[in-house]
Amino acid sequence: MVTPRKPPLTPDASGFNVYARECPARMVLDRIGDKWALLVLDRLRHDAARFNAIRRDIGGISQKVLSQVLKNLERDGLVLRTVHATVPVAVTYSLTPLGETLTQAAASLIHWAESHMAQIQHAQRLYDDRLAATSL
Amino acid sequence: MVTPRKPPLTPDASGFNVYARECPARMVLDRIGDKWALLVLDRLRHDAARFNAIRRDIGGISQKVLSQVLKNLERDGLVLRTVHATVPVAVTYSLTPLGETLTQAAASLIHWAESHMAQIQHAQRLYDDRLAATSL
DNA sequence: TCACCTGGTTTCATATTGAAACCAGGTTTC
DNA sequence: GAAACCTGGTTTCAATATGAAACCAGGTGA
Repeated sequence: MVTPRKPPLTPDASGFNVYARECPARMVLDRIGDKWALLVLDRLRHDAARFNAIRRDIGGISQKVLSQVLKNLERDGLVLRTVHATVPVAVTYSLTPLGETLTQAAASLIHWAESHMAQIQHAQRLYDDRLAATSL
Repeated sequence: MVTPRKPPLTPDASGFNVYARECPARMVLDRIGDKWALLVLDRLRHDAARFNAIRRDIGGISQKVLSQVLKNLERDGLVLRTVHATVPVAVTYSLTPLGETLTQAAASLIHWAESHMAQIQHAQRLYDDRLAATSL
């Protein structure tokens, strides 16, 4: 039986609860429940990449934010930062085994947006038209 | 065969690409790739709820942010706002069929944080210790 | 030498957030 | 019947986060 969770949610078996603001799990959610982090995780899903390659692939991400996101993901053990002892040095980022356990969910979320755009845009038009109508 | 996607990512079959900053799909990701939106979607997964009930269940969310998130989700067609013609009026929020297609992915992400906390905290300790060691 | 890569950090102006106050109703308590 | 407390929000304002750009040390190639 799949455990049904009805909020206010009971904690996880190990006692963690994202619904509680002070819970460590919530703090992790603060970092992974973020568009940039999700895009980075998805970008690393198939191959490791260098800092500037990631930056070029993810349109609109700034160096500062990418740097912060990568540091956070590294600290949480999701991403591995490797400095290659070449000349000149190259820095690559890759997923850890732990990070790989998250990418499926991350990719699903990202992918969902792309595959449901028709319905979303339809809803947006209805909403905007209805709003314009009521304000007249 | 699962289509492997190697970034810089080719657009979706319908032409949408979250990796492109100006793509409508990216703008949707801006809204759903957000911890508050994910928590709200998860909260509504099992039953509809009133504004203040959602607010109480999601620790730390402000009225302002909840109001904004719900408006965005409603405009994108994920959440339905219903004003019940009772006295006094009650306002409930529930998932639309479109919203239900997203909740599995949202729940997976949220749930992941809770169920992997031991490994995450272990990684954090390693990272922090290593950082403290190098700065000495 | 000049220009341009690498992987970042710093600066600063602007946009977002969060806490709190406020609001118009309605209800319950005493 | 008035004080206090629900409802579902909006407004205000200070603090925080973000983004664009400059800057940096080091290396490469022309």
